[in-house]
Amino acid sequence: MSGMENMEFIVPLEKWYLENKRDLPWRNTTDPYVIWISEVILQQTRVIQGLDYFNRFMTRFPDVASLAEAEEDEVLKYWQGLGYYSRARNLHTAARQIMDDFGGLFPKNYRDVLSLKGIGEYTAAAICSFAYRQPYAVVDGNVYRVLARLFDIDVPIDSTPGKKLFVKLASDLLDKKRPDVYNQAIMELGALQCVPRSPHCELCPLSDKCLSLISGRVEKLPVKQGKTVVKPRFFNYLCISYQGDTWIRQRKGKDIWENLYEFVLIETDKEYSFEELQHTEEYCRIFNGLGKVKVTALPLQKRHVLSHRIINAYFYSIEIESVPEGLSGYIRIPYTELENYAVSRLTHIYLEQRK
DNA sequence: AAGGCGGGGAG
DNA sequence: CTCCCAGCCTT
Repeated sequence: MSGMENMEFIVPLEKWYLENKRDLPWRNTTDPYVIWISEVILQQTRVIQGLDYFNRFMTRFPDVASLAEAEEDEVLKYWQGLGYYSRARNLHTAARQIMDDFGGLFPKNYRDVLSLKGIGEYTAAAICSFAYRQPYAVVDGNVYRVLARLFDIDVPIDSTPGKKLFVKLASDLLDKKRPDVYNQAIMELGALQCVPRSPHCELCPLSDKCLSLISGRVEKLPVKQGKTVVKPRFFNYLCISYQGDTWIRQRKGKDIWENLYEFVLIETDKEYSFEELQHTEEYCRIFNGLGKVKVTALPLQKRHVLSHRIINAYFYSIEIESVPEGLSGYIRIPYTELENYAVSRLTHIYLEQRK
């Protein structure tokens, strides 16, 4: 698109936005730090789900320096329950990157912003347009949907050609004079008006220009080709008690819940009864030499459903009479101190029920 | 290009 | 149930 053809879309879109926008705490600021935190929290996360996290996070970490100086464990604690924990770890890494490489000042150059850990094309465009009014178009899930419908495009949004096409389209359509307002507007339209299912097109400010409304394919767009395969996993947790203490460990490796804490874990390839579990190599190694362990409660079983995993979890409360030898790598803490450690939602739910 | 990464809400 | 949310990183 060239010239001012895009005014046809910009005028009604921005007008609609100014009349319908939600009042959100990260709007009405141009502080790149505030915008950065809000954008990362909102990655793959609904506004309503991230609001409280944002407020708590900003109170504890009001600026880059405070975040950079904190321990990763504490940052994770503030992220507990929100999911996609790499966001919190990357946030922490990037804060230190800003201290080390940019003198503690949030970078203004798009390439520099993009170089920060955890900031991709979307978030870089959001920060640069909202904080500095630079003309970068955001392309998030909302924008894909609005543009696919507006121009009746069935190229899959999760394909390489699709991504290129939508970035080009979004950039052409962008209001270069007010990129901040425009970017907010098109995302808000996707969030409130051009919703995935059953949009009220008769109320849409762009309905008279929407090609998919004419073709009748609104509900079929956008097209996505990827299909997520949900794989089951089996986590057997041993909640061991000894003199009021228990054992936990920080998860390591590139796996779910990296760097969060959890009880003694034996993962199996299928469902195991407690009887079968006791005969596994792992179990015997942990309780080496300890004949007597007492299971004091019925095992709590929970199906923890995620977008790409089903965690079949079994929690066994176990009382012991002497300290097992096979718990190296685990730390021994009073049960009451568990709340100080960042744990997964699954573990948190168990702890709540246990009270 | 494809897979992994969380959790929750809407229909 | 299915879909998807102000995505990014790794392989």
